[in-house]
Amino acid sequence: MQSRTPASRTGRPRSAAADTAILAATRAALVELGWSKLTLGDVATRAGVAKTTLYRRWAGKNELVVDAVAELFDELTLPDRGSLAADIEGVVLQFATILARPEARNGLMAVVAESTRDDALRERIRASIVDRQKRLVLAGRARAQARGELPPESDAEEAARTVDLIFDMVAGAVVHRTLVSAEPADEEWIHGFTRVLLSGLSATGP
Amino acid sequence: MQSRTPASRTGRPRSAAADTAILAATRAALVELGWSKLTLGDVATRAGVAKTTLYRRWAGKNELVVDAVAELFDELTLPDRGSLAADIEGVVLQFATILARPEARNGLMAVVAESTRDDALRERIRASIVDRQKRLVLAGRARAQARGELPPESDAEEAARTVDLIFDMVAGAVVHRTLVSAEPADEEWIHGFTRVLLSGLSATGP
DNA sequence: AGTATTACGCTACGACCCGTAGCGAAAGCA
DNA sequence: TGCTTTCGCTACGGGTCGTAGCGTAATACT
Repeated sequence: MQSRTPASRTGRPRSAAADTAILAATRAALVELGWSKLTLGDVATRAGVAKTTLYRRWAGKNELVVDAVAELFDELTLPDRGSLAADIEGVVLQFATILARPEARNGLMAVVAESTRDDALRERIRASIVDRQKRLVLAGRARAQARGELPPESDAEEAARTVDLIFDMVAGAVVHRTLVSAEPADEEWIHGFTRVLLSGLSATGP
Repeated sequence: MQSRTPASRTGRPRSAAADTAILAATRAALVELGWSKLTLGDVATRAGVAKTTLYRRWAGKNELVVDAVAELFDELTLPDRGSLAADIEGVVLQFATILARPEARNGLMAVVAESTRDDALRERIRASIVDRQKRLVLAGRARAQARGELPPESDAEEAARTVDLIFDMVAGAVVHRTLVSAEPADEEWIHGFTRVLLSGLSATGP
């Protein structure tokens, strides 16, 4: 989570309940107010803590919302539906379901926008949100190779590039569909998307 | 642009130079300060106009930045490179070049994030930014069908869905690569992306 | 028990930005 | 020359920020 003091052994410990209350209050405020009208004073009031307590744990609005949104992606898992296409559709559906929630929509793009001028914030997003998504791509690819649905990796570096490409295509398409086009990434859309993506991947030439 | 008074024939006309100065100052402020630290008072000072003049023309920060960023996408054109793959690569390269500019990165995602809670703003973005991009997809598809590189549209509604899917895939992937993964969408990446996309599209089954 | 150390709640504060009102001056039209 | 609209300027109340200071609460060490 936030920058802890790992070697603190004495003194009053930080309330773990306050953490969860603050993050939950942040998500609630995101739903009701959105990003721009969300104030840290309001979050503190909702959480039942003092504003100063909030500032002692998080550097600012950006970091707080990143942590609050990151918890939404904890539920992402890789289902075993038997085939690569079905696995992808399952993961994309989970991802789309999370993005359909207003606290995710309101918070995610805002912190990404802020991260364009804040390298530390981008690293925080990568570690707590993006990597958690990318891990599913890696796992799904490995399972598909074990099944023989995808050719095994010949070059390690080439494989890494492919994974990055797939990840940007999947996450980017779902995010763009949900937030820019503002239309639901429902099962029908996901099915069409998966078909195009898989056809393109299976035809991997030089 | 902003909401004009179309039937105003008498009185002192609005300075057109002020418009361009304000929008240019907005982009300059986006580069130097980013979205969150950009203030309308600062933009007015940079543009050499009074703050009240700015408020008379734009409702707020969101609308102003949308117009300022929209001008960046004016230069998007559909080059005729002879093949669908080359055309796509050309357009994607233009799009990536625009997104590489800091004023686009800093402003675009921020207003998209704000638009999740503001339908009027989303409509403004769609009309002045998104549609300008989508038009290229439509034109490119039509040209490819004329060349015989893509099957002609059988069902009109199905064709519209396909165009929307392609658009979300292209724009989403480039945006995600540029802003989330924070790595350049250079020619090598674009080439790999186009290959996957086109392979998936040419294999259009039921 | 007693002490040291850290976290907490609370209040107050200067600084900044917002968005608007009001005014006189300027720039075009009839 | 009038009429109309825009412009620049100043000023203002309202809100948020982020921090300082203080007394209190909770835990670890001796």
